[in-house]
Amino acid sequence: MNELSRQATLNPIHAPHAACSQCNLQELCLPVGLTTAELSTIDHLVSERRKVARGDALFCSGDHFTAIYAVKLGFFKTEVLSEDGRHQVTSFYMAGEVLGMDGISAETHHCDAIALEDSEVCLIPFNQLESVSLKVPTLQRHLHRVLSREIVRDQGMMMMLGAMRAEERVIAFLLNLSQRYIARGYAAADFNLRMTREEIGSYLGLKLETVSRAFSHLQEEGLVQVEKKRIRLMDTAKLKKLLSHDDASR
Amino acid sequence: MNELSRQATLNPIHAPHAACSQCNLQELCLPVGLTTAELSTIDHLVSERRKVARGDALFCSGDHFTAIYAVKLGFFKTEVLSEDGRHQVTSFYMAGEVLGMDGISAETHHCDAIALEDSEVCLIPFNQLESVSLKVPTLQRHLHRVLSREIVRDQGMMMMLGAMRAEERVIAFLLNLSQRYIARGYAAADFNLRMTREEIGSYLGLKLETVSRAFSHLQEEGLVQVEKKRIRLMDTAKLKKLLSHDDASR
DNA sequence: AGCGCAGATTGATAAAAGTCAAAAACACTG
DNA sequence: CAGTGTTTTTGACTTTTATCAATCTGCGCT
Repeated sequence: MNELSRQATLNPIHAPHAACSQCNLQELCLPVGLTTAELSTIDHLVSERRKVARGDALFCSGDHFTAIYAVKLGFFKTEVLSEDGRHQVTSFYMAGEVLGMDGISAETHHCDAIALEDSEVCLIPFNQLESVSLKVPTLQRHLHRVLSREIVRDQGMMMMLGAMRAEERVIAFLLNLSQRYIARGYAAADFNLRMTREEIGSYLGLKLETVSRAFSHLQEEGLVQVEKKRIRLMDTAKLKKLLSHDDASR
Repeated sequence: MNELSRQATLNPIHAPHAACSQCNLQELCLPVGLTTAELSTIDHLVSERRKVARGDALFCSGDHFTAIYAVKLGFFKTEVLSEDGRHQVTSFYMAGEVLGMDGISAETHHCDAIALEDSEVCLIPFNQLESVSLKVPTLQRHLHRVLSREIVRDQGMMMMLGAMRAEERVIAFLLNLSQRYIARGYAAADFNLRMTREEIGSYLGLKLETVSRAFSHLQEEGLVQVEKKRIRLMDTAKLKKLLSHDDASR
C-alpha cells in the first residue's frame, strides 16, 4: 500500500520562523496558556519548521527519537506494524496537535507518521524541551498534560474498538472529527475526509467495505450526506443519541 | 457487575514506610536506574502506602486527581465507562507497575481502578513529583518514559483489538502476562489468573464465552493447560508463531 | 455438611462483519 | 485527453463471534 512512502526529504524552513508567540494555533498546541514571557522562551525552543509532502513519512518505526512535532498545517496518520505484515492506523493528527510522543520511552519511534496531505510541522527537540521544562514549571506541567491526554485518548479508542459495533464506530469517528474541526473554528458539520476508506477502516478495526456500507446506511437514514470524501452531518443530536444509548450490552 | 466496589477505605500504613531505596521493585517501578543519591530524594516523595482490599476501588472515574500509584503488591484492573452503561477493562496492573496517569490531563481520573486481590500501593503525590522532577532531571526523564511507555502500550492494545481475531487476542494476552511475570522473577509458563473470564473478555473486546472457547481450543491443541484460573503455557514458541505469521490479512 | 451463587464450560442458533468479485467513479500521468 | 490505476460502492456468500440456554464446578456461608 504505502510502501512508497519514503522518509521525508528534510525541508527546514528557515526564513520567517513563525514564533509560537505569534502562532494562531497556540491554544491548541503544546504551549496552551503560557504567559507572554514563557512563550518567548519557547520561541527559541521551536527552532525549525519542516515540510512533509503528501505520502511522505515524518518519521518511521525504528527511527531514533529526537523530537516531537506540532502539526502547523496539514494532516497526518500514524500506524504501527507488528513483526508480521499486520499494520493498523492508530491515530490521525490535524493542525495544532502534537505527535511523536511514543518515541520517548525507548528513544525510538514505535510507529510511522505519514502525511495525508502536504503538511508542515514545528519540530520540538525533546532534549531541549526537557531542559527548558526544568526552568519553566508551567511548561513541564503542560507537557505532562499533553502526554496524559494522549493516554486518555488511546483509552477512549480502546473502548471504541472493544465495545462498539461497526456503525457506532463510524459515528463516533465522524463526531470526533467534527469536534476537532470545531475547536479549530471550522464548520462543525461539513468537512472533507483526508483519509481513504481503507485508512478509516484500519483505524476503526473494520474492513473498508464495512466502512463504506456504514456510510451508505447512515445516508439512507438521512443522518449524514456522503459524497466521496465530503461529509455533512445532518443530525448531530440523533447521531449522538445512537452512540450513547444503543443497547449497551457488550 | 462491580457496582459493589466502594471507594477504598483509606488505609495509610505508617509504621515501616519501606523506602524506594530499599524496595525490591525498584527496577520495575518509577525510579528505574536512579543513583543512590537521587533515590534518597524520592524516599521523601513516596510518603504513604495504602492497602486496598479485593474488590475495592483505588480511585474512581471523576475523582479529583492528586497522585499516581505504584503497585507494591497485588493486582489491579482499570476500566472506563461511557455515559451509557458500557464499560471496558482497559488495563491490568501488577506489582511494580504505575497507574493513575490518565488523571494528569484534566486533574480528574477517567477510569476506575479496582483491586483484583488484596493489594498495596505506594502513593506518589503528583504535585510533589513534579517539583522534585524540576530538581532531579533524571527523575523527570523517567517520568516522561513511564508516561510514554503507557502510550506505546495502549497503541499495542489498539493494534490487538483492531487487527487480531479472538484466539490470537487470547494468545497475545497470555504471552504478555507471561512476559510480565518473567520480569518479576516468577515462572514464565505457569501462573494463576487474577481476573475472571468476563474481565479478560472485556479487556480483549470479546464475550466471556469466546474467551472460554479459545482456552478450550488451545488446550485441545496441547498449547496450554487450563484448569480454572491456573494457566500453564506448554509451547511458548508455537504460541508466538501463531501470533506472528497468522494470515496477516486484516 | 449442605445450600446458594458466581464463574466457567459447552452446545445450538443468530447476527455481524469479513471475503471475494464486479463495476463505477475518480484522479493522476504522459 | 485518453488510459491506467486507485478508490469506492454494492451484491452474494462465508466466517467469526455473539447470544441464549443448560449444565457443571467449586467456594463461601450459615
